[in-house]
Amino acid sequence: MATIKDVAKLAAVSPSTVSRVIAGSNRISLETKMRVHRAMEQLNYVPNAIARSLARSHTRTIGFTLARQADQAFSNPFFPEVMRGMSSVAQTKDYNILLSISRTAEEEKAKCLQLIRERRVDGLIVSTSRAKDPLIDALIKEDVPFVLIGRSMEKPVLSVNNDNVQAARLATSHLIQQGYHKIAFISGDTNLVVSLDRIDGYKQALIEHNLPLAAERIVEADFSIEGGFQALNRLKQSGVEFDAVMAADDLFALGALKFAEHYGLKVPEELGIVGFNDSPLMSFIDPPLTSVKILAYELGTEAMELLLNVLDDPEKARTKKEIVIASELIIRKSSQRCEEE
Amino acid sequence: MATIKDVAKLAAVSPSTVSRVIAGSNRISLETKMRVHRAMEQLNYVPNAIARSLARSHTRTIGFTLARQADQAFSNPFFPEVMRGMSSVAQTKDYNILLSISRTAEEEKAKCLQLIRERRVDGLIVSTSRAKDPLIDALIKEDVPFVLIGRSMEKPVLSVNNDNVQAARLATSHLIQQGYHKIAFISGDTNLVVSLDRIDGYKQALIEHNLPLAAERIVEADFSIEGGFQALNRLKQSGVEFDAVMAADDLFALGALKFAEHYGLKVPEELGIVGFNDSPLMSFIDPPLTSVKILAYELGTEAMELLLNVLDDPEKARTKKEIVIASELIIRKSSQRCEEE
DNA sequence: CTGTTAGCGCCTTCAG
DNA sequence: CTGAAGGCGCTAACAG
Repeated sequence: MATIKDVAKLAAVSPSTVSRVIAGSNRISLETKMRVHRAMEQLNYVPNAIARSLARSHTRTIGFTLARQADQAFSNPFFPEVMRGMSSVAQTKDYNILLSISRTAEEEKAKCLQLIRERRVDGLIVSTSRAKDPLIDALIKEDVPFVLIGRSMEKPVLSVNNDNVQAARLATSHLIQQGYHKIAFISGDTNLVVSLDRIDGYKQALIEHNLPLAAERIVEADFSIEGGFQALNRLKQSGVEFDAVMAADDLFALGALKFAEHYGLKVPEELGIVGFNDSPLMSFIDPPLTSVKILAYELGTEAMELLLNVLDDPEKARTKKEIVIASELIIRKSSQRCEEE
Repeated sequence: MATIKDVAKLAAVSPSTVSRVIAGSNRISLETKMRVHRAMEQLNYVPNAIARSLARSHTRTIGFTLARQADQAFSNPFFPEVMRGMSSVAQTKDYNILLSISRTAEEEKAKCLQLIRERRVDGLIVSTSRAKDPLIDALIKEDVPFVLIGRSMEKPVLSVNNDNVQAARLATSHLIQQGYHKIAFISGDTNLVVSLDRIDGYKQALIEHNLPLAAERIVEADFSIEGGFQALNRLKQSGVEFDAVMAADDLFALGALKFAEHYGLKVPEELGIVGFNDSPLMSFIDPPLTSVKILAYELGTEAMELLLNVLDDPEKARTKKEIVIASELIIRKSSQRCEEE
C-alpha cells in the first residue's frame, strides 16, 4: 500500500508538499499540484486515516451507544431510523460512526468512557433518558462533546428530543374532543424522562379541558402487549372506570385493544385508543390504531448536525441547547367516535 | 491526558516497559509491574487506541455497511437484531464496529472501499445479496477480509446465511399438509439471492409432494403490504387460481390478508397464509399469521465470530465457508385448516 | 528482565 | 511556493 513518501518520490517533491495538496492548500503551484495528483492516482494512493488521526489528534468519528436488553427495543424502528438519520449527515460531512450496543446502562457508560479515553471518537451521541442518569454526569465530568437524544432533567446539556409533552397533550385532547372523558393512561417505566413527559402532557390536556385529574387512571406497565393488557385489567379490578386509553407506546395500545376484545368492548365506540410511535403495522390492525408518529430520522440528523457543529466550534458547547422535533398525530379509526370513519 | 511517557517517568522505567505491562508480558518483574500499574492509576492513564493502531497497523474495528433506501428495511427488526448479535461478540473480543448506512448499492461499495483503503477497519461485514454483486467482486479484488450475511451465488466467500431454501420448503410443505394444493408465491425482488432461494424451496416442496409446478403462481411484488395485495390482484385478474399464499415476507403476507378481506375470503378456511420473518406483531394480527422466524441475532454473532477468526488466522480465509443458521416455522392460525385452532 | 532505537504514516512549524 | 525536521503515542526488534 502506497504511502505519502511513495507519492512524493514519484512526483519528485517532498512529503510535505504532498500533504499540502491533500489538504487542498492553495499556496502551491498548479503545476506541482497536478504532478502530485497524477502520482497519487498512479499509485492508487489513499491517505491512511489512522496516521492522520494520530497527527491531528482527532478521528472524525462519532460514537453512538445504546443499551438494550432484548429485542424489545427494536420492536419499533425507532433506533434504526435514528441511525439512518445520523449516518446520513455523517456521510456528507465525512464523519464515521462507531456503534456500540450494550446490555445494561452500566455497560454502556463504561463503553462510552472507554471510547473517548482511548481517543477513538471525537464525540458521542447517547440516548439514555433516565430522570437520574449517571452516564450524563460522567460525560460532563469527562468533558466530552456529546449530544443526548432525549433530554436531561438535571443538567444543561445539548440534546435533541421529540416533543413528548406536547404530543401527549395533543393526543389526549384529540380523545377529549372525540367525547371521551374518562381517559386512562398507560405509562412505561416512570424512571424514564420520556414517560414523565408524556404523563405531563396527558395531565395538561385534562386540565385545559377542565376534566378531573384522576391519578388512579395512570398505570405503569411492563413494556409489552401483555403488560398493557394487564395494566388495564388492574384498573378494571380496582373499579376504576375509563372510556378511552392513552397509551405511551403502541405495544400498550395493542394491549388495550386486546383488553377491548377480551371484554367485548367495541373500539372506538366503547373504548377509544391512541398509541405512541406509529409502528409500521398500526394502520393494518383492525381497527386501525391512532398513534403519535415520531420523526426518528430527523432526531438522528439533528443530533448529528448539532454535535458536528459543536465539534467545529467548541464554544457552542458551553450553552445548553435543546432542539425539539415535533411529532405528528396520525388519526385512525381507533379514536374516532364522532366523524366519519 | 497522560501518555505512556508520563507513566514511564512516574514509574521510573522506560516507555517500552510500560508498553510491556500493558500488553501483559510475563517477562517482567512483579515489582516493576506493580509500580507501573500504580503509576497508570495515578495518572488515570488509558492507552491511545489510535497510536496503537498506527504502530500495530490494525485497528481492532470491523466495518458494517448496508444500503437501504427508506425505512422499509427496518419495518422488521432484522438488521437491528443482526447488529445486536455482532455487537455482542465484538464487545467480548474487544473489537469495535464502524457503521455505515448508504442509500444505494454504489454508495455502499464506495464506502466499503474507502473504509478499508483508509485503513479504518480490519475487516468488513456486508449484507448485500444480489445474485450478481459488484461489491463482492470489489472486495475480493481488494483482498479484504470480509464475511457476507447472505450468500454469494458466484464467488466462494465466507458467509453466514439463514436456510432460505429449507425454510421455504418446510413452510410450503406445511401448507400442503394442511390441504392447500394451489399455493401462490409472492416473491420480493428476484435480483436478490434470498428471493431466488425462497422460490427454490417453494418449488422443491411442490415437487416432493407431486404437485404441479405452475410458474404463473409465482409473482414478484413491490416490497410493501400494498405490493403484496396488488400482486395477488394481478393473479386473480389473470384467472390464476390459488387457495393459499406463501409470502416471501410478512409484508406480503399482510397484503394477502388484505386481499382476503377485500374479497371476503376466510382465512385460513378459504385462503391459507404463511409469511417470512415473523415480525413482532404477526401474532397480534387477526387471524394470527404463521411465519418463518429468522434468527437474525445469531446471524450477527456467527458473522462476527467467523470474521474475527479469520482475522486471527488469515489462512482460514482461503477456503470458502458457508454457515447456515436454521430458521423456525412459527405456526399460527392463518395456515391451520386441519388441526385445532 | 529492561532500556535504546527506530519506525508506523501523516501533519506542521520553521526556514528559505 | 517548497523542503527539512520534529512530533503525534505507541510498539517492536535489538541489545544488554
